[in-house]
Amino acid sequence: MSNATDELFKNVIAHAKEYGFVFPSSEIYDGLSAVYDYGQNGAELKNNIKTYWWKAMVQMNENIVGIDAAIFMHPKVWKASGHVDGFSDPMIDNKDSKKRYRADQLLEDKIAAYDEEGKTDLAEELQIEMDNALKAEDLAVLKELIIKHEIKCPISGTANWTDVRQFNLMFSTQVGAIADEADTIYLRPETAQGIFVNYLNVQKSGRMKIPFGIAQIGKAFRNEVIARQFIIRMREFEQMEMQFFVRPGTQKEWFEQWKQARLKWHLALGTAPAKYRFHEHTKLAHYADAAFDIEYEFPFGFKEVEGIHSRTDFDLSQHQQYSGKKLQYFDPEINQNYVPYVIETSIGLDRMFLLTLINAYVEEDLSTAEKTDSRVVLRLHPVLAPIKAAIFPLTKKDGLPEKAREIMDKLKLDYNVYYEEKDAIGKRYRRQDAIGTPFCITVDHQTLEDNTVTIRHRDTMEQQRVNAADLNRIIGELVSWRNVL
RNA sequence: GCGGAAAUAGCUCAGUCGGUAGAGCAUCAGUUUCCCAAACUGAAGGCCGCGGGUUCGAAUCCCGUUUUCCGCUCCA
Repeated sequence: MSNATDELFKNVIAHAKEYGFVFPSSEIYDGLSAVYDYGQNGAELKNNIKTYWWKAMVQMNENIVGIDAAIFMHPKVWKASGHVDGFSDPMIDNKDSKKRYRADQLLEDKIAAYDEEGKTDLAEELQIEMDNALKAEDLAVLKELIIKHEIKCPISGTANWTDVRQFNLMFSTQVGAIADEADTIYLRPETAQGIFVNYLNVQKSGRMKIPFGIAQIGKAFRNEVIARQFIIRMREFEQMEMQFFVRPGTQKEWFEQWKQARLKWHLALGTAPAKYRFHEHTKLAHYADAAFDIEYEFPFGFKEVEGIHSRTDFDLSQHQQYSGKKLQYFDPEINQNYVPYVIETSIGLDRMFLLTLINAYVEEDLSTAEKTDSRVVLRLHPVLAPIKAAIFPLTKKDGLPEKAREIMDKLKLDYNVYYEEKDAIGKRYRRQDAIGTPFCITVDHQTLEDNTVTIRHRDTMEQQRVNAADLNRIIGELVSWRNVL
């Protein structure tokens, strides 16, 4: 990271806190690692991003419906999805090479080596000891075995190991008053499974015909070993995702279609196309047959914002197997029953929020020959701005405040608006620039005579005089979702 | 998790040799002005991240810890 971009990122974080967008969680108690709260302006911005996504995905597509599944799910869901096994491996680090290995993998390799050397009895003995230790989840014994059999790190060649630790990325808690192992449940590590387990409910009750999609916005939780870079990776985060169910064999074309549709959604907000790129996964997850990320160029490099994955029939097949319920679709067009294939689009809401903030943040030099001047302005798209318009009386006397409030009362039914009479008008404009308010409406002495006001535009700083009676319509057009959908 | 750096007012930061905690901006109240950071007067705001130690005395030195940032690592 260069100094300039480093500086920019720091400034954006400071700005986010100073102007009520993002606060560290429980800050008066020193904060909680990798957990953040959204402030008064952040909550508005985040809600607007959600609305934009929901409108674009659910309302604009008659074959996509939205649900809201619970965070708690039956423990077997995570068995079926592969999260229980895939997320809880015994890991060990070599202190010299700083490489991390699965402890059971190291032992398996050693057993294979013994077999090759013809030491079959040693191999057999180790296999039994390892199996017992894994079954008993005795991590100390696993380490003893690694030491006893002089297993060395293939990179550093040393046996300087840390203790064996269990890494489980899922948070667990208990259901019911009495803590019993059988009652252990997990906080969902992804929202997707809430859609898959409801596939049949939605398909039947909504009389959905393939191809169709189910969308959802919700929180997910991962106990990340390390979580950093502000809100890029949090332990509690929010996803907006849509699972699109298609006929097997058609997944490639739908995958391509959703890739383009999702990029279009991002670009409609006015972000420079050069800031975005696709990144293809070369190493695919166990469930996928194609995977692309949409990446945005953050100050610290290109980072994944959204994933578009072709998940095959993996999830529904797994749930079919574990639940014993048929999760199939009868396709009258080809007169066949099948488990649908799935294209997933999954966007990290918090990352989208940060992207939006960083992309909008501009430090402008307004210096003239006479004086140096500058401002910080959030060039948010008007549809996303936390506050759509601010209303200012030019002075706080001569009946201007009363007139301004009267105008504001007519606008606040439809838009989030803000009133302020303190400080000079220029200062009030700058304050709104800092939180991205696209329009400032100023009531002056002329307003009292002919009912006209000025609208000052955030980006150009230019003003236009309009009739106050037209404000609702004018603001409405400027902040309409039609401008992006 | 390993290594490095940092933590002082809402924000950005200063704080000398260890000797009673400071600035700019922001905030609040008032006066005045009125279309792009005006001025003036006043006020509020601090467990110097937290805990321990050394010392007559610690923001300052030492140890631990928490949080954040950077690099590595991890991210089905």
